[in-house]
Amino acid sequence: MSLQESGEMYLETIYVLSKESSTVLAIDIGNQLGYSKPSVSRALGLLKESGYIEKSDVGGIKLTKTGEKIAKTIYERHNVLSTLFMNLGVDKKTAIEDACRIEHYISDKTFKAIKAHMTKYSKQDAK
Amino acid sequence: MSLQESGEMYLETIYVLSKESSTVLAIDIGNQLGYSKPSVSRALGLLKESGYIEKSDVGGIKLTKTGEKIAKTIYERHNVLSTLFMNLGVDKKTAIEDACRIEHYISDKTFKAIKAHMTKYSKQDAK
DNA sequence: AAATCAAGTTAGACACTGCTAACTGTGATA
DNA sequence: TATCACAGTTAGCAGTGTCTAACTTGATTT
Repeated sequence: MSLQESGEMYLETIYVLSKESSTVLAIDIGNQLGYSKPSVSRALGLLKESGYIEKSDVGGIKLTKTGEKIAKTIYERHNVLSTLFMNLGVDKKTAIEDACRIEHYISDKTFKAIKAHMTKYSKQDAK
Repeated sequence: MSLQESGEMYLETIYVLSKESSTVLAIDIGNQLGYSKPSVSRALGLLKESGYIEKSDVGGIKLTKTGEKIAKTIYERHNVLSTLFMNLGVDKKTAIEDACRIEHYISDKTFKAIKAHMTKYSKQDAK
């Protein structure tokens, strides 16, 4: 089963929360994403079944290698895209909202092309 | 009810088919999108209920003002985004696939910013 | 120890959007 | 005229992903 937007958002959120705190709880994920506890519980169950996360005894949630790889990919896209949009003059809120959706739908090829262009563009700009 | 990706794709497809033929049939839409007849039938029923399309006696499907406005918006995004991606060096197939998804998730603000940048960029490029 | 609180799960519902199977209705054809 | 082909619909199913209500469980508090 390939991940959809929803699953990717969970992984990304776990990744971001992991950087802020050593223990990530389901409830924190729910608060972050604005989802109810049962929704999170179910989603995490599916992610665990599919091998993207692990639950430690204490309740803490960890990304597996596979899960972390995906999370990092999405997170990078998020950062690059939101930065790009802001560079183009889009307000921060909108830029982040757009990045948050598009990050799940852009292909690797296109993302790399955009990133390459950004680098070039920012160099021209900074010159 | 605000439209989702699916509904927008139907409207866009109807719009494109309308430009090629005076009468658009449900079956044509299904063939275009790769969906079964019942899927199309149901989707069109919902789009009609929501006032985005009308069905004439003969079976032809027409966009309403509202529907056409949305279809045109999505169609423009599709063209601009796929062109942009190809300009950045992405192969045509990938560019179109990406545009086809992203066109439903990008905000108007961000799209306008991208378009403005493209214009500027293509001028620099053409100099 | 009993009550309370917080985290998580289970059960059941609903919306969306696809599917197949089977039916209807209409127009062309043998 | 009888049959056939094809567009469209109805009925019912499946998967995803959300929700509320109610339960379990473990820790804290009184």
